[in-house]
Amino acid sequence: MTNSVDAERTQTKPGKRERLVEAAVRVFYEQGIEKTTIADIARVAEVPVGNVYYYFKTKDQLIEAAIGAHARSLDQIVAELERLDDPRERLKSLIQGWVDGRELAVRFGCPFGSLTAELTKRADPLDGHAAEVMRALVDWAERQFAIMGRSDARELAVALIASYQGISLLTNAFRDPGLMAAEGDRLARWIDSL
Amino acid sequence: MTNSVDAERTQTKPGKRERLVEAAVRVFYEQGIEKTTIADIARVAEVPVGNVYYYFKTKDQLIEAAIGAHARSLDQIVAELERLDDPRERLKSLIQGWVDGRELAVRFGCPFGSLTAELTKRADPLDGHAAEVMRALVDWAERQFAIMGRSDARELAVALIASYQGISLLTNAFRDPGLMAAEGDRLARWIDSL
DNA sequence: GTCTATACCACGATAGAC
DNA sequence: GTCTATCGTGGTATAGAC
Repeated sequence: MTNSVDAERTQTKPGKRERLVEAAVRVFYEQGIEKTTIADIARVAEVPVGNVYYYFKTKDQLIEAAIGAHARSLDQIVAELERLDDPRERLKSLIQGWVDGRELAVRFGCPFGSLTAELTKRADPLDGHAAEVMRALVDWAERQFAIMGRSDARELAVALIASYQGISLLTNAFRDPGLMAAEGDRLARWIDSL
Repeated sequence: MTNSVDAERTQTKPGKRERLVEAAVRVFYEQGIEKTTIADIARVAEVPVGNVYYYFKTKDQLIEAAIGAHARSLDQIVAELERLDDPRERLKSLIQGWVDGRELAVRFGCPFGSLTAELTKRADPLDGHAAEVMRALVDWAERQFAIMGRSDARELAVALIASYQGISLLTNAFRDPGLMAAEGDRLARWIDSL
């Protein structure tokens, strides 16, 4: 239940907070933020409802934690891509990852895009945090295009990420994974042509 | 209050139902579906809350009416574009319309895309109705590319609409109308190059 | 730290006077 | 056809026993 380190520090049971964040990420993605209740998240995390408030005082704090999890997730993906030498291969590998996840996109769209879209319709300043994560992705893509010697790297990076966000929405709306696959091929050919 | 025709037919005050639909479209767009209450719509439409239920028995019916309004709106846009002779000019005129509306995109994204995205996260079959409207737009774009002699017309149409949906999301997330303007220019050059 | 019970409020929807 | 008052439900968040 408690590992040796945590037991000595009189901390909470390890994993509980993490389970809540994981559950929040998943349920926000599948149901949307507004439709999910604290009880939904607690159930998926297998934590009693009332206990959630020990870890997160408000629903907004759970949203913020979910954004943080997406940021770490993106860091991991980028670190993996950086192991490739050629910027073209990096970008095409990123695209391949999108295509590989197309069945999820069919059901719920882009995990991070749908979250960002929902957050911009809120009053709280949480949408700014989501935008930062999105910006990190665009910045990374821009760097790859710059290495390729493109002076219009920023514009190309924005266009690439926009294409992914848009095709995620259409794939989701039309429930057709083939759209994502075809657009992935098209974008890969485009990268090679630059 | 009642015009001569309606008075004789013992109908409801003219415009009241229309005002409710208009208000629904606007408030759903600005706040998102889940966050808007019947009271919100009633207030904007300047109709007493309880009276809403005379026109629409459920919130879902208001959503359906809003989708219908978007469909009619799209029909109007397309009819306007059809007055141009060249398919390239039609597509570029469509794009110009998107760029002209960039300040709204900064605040709330694409009026119809954000609605569609939200509806796919619902249980009801309402998302299918939204998808039909989106499909009508893709179909129209496909026809233009086909007239241009492209055998890959469908793929190009999907890519075009996806780019718009995606750049709307980024324009909204980053609060930067310049993104939409730059992407509009890029897409116009792309159309000319085909 | 954990969990139950519950306060409190906002929303969708309805009843029924006018 | 219009409008007020209200019911029932379900949500966030808290109090306080363990």
